[in-house]
Amino acid sequence: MRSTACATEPVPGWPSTVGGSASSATSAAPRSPGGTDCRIGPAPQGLRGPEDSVQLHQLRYACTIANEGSFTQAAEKLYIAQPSLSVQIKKLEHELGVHLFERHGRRAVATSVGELFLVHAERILAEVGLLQDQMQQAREVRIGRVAIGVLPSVGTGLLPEVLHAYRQAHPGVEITTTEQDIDASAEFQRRVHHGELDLAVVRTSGRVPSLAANLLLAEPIVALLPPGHPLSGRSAVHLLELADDEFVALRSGGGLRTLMNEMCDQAGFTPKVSVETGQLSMLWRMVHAGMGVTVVPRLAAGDLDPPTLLSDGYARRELRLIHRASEPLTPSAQAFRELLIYHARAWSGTTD
Amino acid sequence: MRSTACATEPVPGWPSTVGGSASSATSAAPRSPGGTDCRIGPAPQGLRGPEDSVQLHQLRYACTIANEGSFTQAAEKLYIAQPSLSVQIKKLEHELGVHLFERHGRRAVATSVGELFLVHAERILAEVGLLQDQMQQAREVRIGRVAIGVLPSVGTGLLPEVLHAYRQAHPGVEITTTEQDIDASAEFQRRVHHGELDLAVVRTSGRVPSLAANLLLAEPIVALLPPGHPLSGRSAVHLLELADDEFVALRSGGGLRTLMNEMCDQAGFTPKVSVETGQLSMLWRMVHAGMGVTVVPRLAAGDLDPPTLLSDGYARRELRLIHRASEPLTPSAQAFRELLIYHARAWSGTTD
DNA sequence: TAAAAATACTCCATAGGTATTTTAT
DNA sequence: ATAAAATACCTATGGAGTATTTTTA
Repeated sequence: MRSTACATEPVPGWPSTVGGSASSATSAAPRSPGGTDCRIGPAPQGLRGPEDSVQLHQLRYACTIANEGSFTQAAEKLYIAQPSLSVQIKKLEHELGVHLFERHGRRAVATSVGELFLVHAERILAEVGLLQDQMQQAREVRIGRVAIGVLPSVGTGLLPEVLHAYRQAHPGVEITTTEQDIDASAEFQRRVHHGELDLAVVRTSGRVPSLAANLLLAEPIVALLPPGHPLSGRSAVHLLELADDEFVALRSGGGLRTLMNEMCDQAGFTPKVSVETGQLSMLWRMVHAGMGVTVVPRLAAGDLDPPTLLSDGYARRELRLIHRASEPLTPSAQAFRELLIYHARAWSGTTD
Repeated sequence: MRSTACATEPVPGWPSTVGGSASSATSAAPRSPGGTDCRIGPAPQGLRGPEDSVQLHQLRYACTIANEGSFTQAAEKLYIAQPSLSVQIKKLEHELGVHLFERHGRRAVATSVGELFLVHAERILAEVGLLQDQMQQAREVRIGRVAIGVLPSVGTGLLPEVLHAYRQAHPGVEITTTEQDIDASAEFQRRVHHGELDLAVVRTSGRVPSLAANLLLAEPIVALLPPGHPLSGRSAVHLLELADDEFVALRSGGGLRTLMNEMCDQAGFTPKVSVETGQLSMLWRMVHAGMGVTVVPRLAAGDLDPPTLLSDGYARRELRLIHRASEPLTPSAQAFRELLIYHARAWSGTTD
């Protein structure tokens, strides 16, 4: 078949500019029949634009006729009455302005134009099938995307096992994690609200009405003591007992440093911070090396054992899992949320 | 922002088996709900199968919303009311089982699933646009296919110029010509009737009710005489005057040989055929070489000039242009038919 | 003459409309 | 307070049905 080179290749790779200017086939040209904007007023109903002159069910009908070679048999296969089929095909032919089938009494065969039509129709139907398939896969969390934000302590203490389990369960889902430190909770609230994140684990303070915030876990604050420290071996201490110790601490600005400062404040002393670092693992190393003590939430304690609980009443941290309240989570986010809650609960059980 | 690698590429390339077994999306599986064939009886109307749960206009709506970023603006651009849009999208989401848009008060943005949806939706809409485009081109005879059958005499005497003119006018149309010799007219009638040919030029005898047969041209039979023949130069002769000549003739079985035999029969003599050939051009060469005389329709006389008409009353041939009567011609066939008739008329004018 | 498609009609499901309420900024 | 989306309800287009006629092999 030699067809003149036409524009508009079948599918030359689609620039998936979702929010962009792919409006050629999408948004119809405004074609104003009168001059200024018409088409308002008391319901000129049923005046569809020419853009959906062709309907998907008509494509299916035509393809089935072509495959069956007969209107009657096609109607059977389609579970519709034969006259309905005839009418629909006639309508389709009228709308397109071409005859698609030749009715040879016994056998219906496509015209040459009809054959061209069928090539396209089958491709379109296949695409629609693929679309439905993909949507089902999304529903079943076989494909998808989740964007989550967690505080650094959660990122090191809880997230790895959750991610591992999630990947096992839903290997087709793309996961994006953000571990913010500076001003994390407020920033996460903003980003969840704006839709940049599906879920976030935060130490929430201000209530945001549009966000749903559920308690994920409430954890104790523990003291990290170097080996051989006088208090080492105690299962719990009061924070004030560390008032004279040298402290190692995370750098200012992060949530954990703020937490530490707040607690010492409550305990009634100002910690002597001998050295600061930005990384939790560095903090652990420095404590282990005897450079000082520190206090962190249990989740941020790493594998330093045994953790010494702080017995002060205020020495707890509550983490909340937030998401947009107005909209349901995507299936993949929903699945992640459930898994995260499950693991948080399990973690609490093993440590409390 | 650290994102874990993901599986399941968005669209991993689709096998576009067109004419073959692409029926997965096309012909629905018979899914008999009860056991034997259900779905007949007093109209369980509105129970469409799940295969057109998604409608083209819904795809358009979704894409427009994505482009406009707002239901209200999209509704404006689509020339529909905003509530209608909301309802349709809600329906679509319900049918697919996934949420496509997040309504952020002022701005509607696609969810991650929605973005995947939109990629497919835009491709489908582009395909539909292409389909409509192709159908329009077919309507305008910019693309298409014609299959025509002509007798050999027409193939050499008339078809070339018609083909040339047609190609000029409709360069995108693929033309298939068949020049049958043996039993051509009957065979062409059969093939036109069966839809293998769109048009055929035949010397029709038996009327076939399902075929429309229009007189294309009525031409004289001419005698082809070698240079220096006693009758050469006469504008017309009686066939009987050639009774004693040696004849060159086309091979038996072809229509022109039959025609010659019939005419000589009518004239009351049996031609002395000294040599036979299968090709018209060979026949001309042999006549020119003085190997004998022959009689052929004017169309088959080639450039041998001047042709000597046979003045016998029966010495005419009528050619008819046939096509299926029950179905309209395709635009490309219709155009060919008109051009063929035009040229036949012109040819008759120049020679009569 | 039998089988397929077309025609004539009836019906109701649903897309689309208007009016209004709810929601988020 | 305002703008957008959702909800409620109504209308009527048109797809699908049944009954029947027309056509063709």
